[in-house]
Amino acid sequence: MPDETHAPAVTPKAAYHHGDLRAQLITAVRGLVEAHGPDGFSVAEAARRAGVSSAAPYKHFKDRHEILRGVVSEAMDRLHAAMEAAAAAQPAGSLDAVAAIGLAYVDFARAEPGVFRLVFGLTEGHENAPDLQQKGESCLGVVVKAVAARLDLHPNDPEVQRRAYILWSFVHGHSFLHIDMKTKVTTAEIDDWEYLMEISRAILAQAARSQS
Amino acid sequence: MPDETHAPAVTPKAAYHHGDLRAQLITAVRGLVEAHGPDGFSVAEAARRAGVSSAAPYKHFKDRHEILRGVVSEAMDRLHAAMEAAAAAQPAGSLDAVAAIGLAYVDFARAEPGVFRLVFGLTEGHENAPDLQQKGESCLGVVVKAVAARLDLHPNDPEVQRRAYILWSFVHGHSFLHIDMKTKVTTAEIDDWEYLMEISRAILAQAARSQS
DNA sequence: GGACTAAAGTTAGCATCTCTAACATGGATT
DNA sequence: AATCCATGTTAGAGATGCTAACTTTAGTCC
Repeated sequence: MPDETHAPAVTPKAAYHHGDLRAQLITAVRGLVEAHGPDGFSVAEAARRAGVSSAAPYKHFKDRHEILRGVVSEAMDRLHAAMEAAAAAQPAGSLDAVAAIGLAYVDFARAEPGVFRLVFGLTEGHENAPDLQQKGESCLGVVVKAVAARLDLHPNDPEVQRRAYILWSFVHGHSFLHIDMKTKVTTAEIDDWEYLMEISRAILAQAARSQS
Repeated sequence: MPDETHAPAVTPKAAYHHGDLRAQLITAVRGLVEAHGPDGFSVAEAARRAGVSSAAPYKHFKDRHEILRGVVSEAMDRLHAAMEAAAAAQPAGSLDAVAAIGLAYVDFARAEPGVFRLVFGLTEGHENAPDLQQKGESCLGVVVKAVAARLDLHPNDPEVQRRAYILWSFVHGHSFLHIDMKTKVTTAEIDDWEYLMEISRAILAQAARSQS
C-alpha cells in the first residue's frame, strides 16, 4: 500500500501505535455528546471507548476543552460541506439555492442536536480560537454567496451582507427552537422547505432600500 | 409577626437555619454560570459562595441538574417579565410593541449570555420538565399576543401563530449569533431597534395568504 | 414548659474525573 | 545499529458529585 497520506489534514501525526487515536477520540466524544448532551461527556469515558488508558488523550489534546474544540472544528467542516453541497445542487442564483442552504442547516441540527448545540454553545476554552471563528464566517460566506448571486450584487455589498445575516439569524433560531422543543412544536407541524422558501422570498423580495 | 407566608411560591420550606439557602444557591450558581460558562459551575463552589458545607445543597436539590433547572426557571420568569414589560410600554397593537418584545429578548441575551445559553441549552435533566416547557410557551405567548393585536386576529389563528414563530425564530437566532461573535460582528454594527422594526414590518406586512 | 418530629445543616467517605509525572515502547531517521 | 521522540502506560494528587449517619434547631402537641 503506497499511500503515505497518514496526515488527514488535521495534524501531521496520527498513526503510530494505536492507529490514529486523535480522530478516534473525536469520534468517541462526538458520540458521547450526542448521547448524553454537550456537558455529559468525560475524557475518561472517551478513552475507554477508544480502548486506551485515561491518560492517553492528553498526548493529543491539552485538556478537555481542546477535545471539544476538535469536535466542533470537525463538525463545522461537515456543516460547511453540507451547505455548499446543498447550494451546488440548485441552479445558481435561484431562490431554491438559498432555501436549500437553510434546509441543510436545519437538517444538520436535527441530525446531530447535541453537536449542533455544542458548536454554538462553546464558551469555556473557546475565547480565542481564531480557527473556529473563521470557520463560522466561512459558513456565513456560503449564504452570502448565494444571496449575492440571487440579488445580482457583489458579495461585499452591505445590502447583501445584511440580508444574508437576517436569513442566517432566522435559520439559526429555527434550528435551535426546533431541537429544543423537539416533538412539542407549538406551531404544529412545519414543512421546512415551504417555510424556508417563504422566508427567503420575504427577505430577498424588496429591492435595496437602506434608509437608516 | 402574623405572616405565616414562609412559602415564597417556590417551595413551602426555605427559611430555617440559614435564611433561605435555596434562593441564595440559585443566585450563586447564576453568578458562576455567567462567570465561567454554562458548564463551568460546581455544586461545591456554589455552596462555598453561600457559606455552607458542600453537602448542604442536596437538602434542597436532588442533584446538580436540578439546581440548574432552578436557575433556568428563575431566568425564564425574568425573561417573561421583561418581554411583558416591553410590550406594555408601547401602544397596544403597534408594530413598536412587537419590536420592543424582540429588543427585550436580545437585551436579556446580551446582559446574561451565560444564563441565556443555559436556558436554551439544557438537555441533561431537562428531558421531562413540564414547568420549563410551559414557561417557554408562555414566552412565545407574549409574542403571539402582540402579533394578534397587530394583525387584529385571534391569537389562535394559525396565521398569527406562524408569524409569531417566525419572528421568534429570527430574534432567537439573532440573539445567539450576537452573543457568540460578540465583538466580531461580521455585518458591522447593527442598530437593534431599526433592525427589529424592519424585520417586524417585513414579517407582518403582507396579509394572510397561506397557499401551501 | 418539656418531649417529639422533622427540616436543615455538618462531617466522613466512596467513586469518579481531570490532569501531571515518571516510566516504557517502538517507528523513523541517521 | 543507535538514537530520538512521538505515543502509550501506570501511579497518584486534588477536586467533585452524591450518600450515609449524626447534630442542631424550630415548630407542635400535651
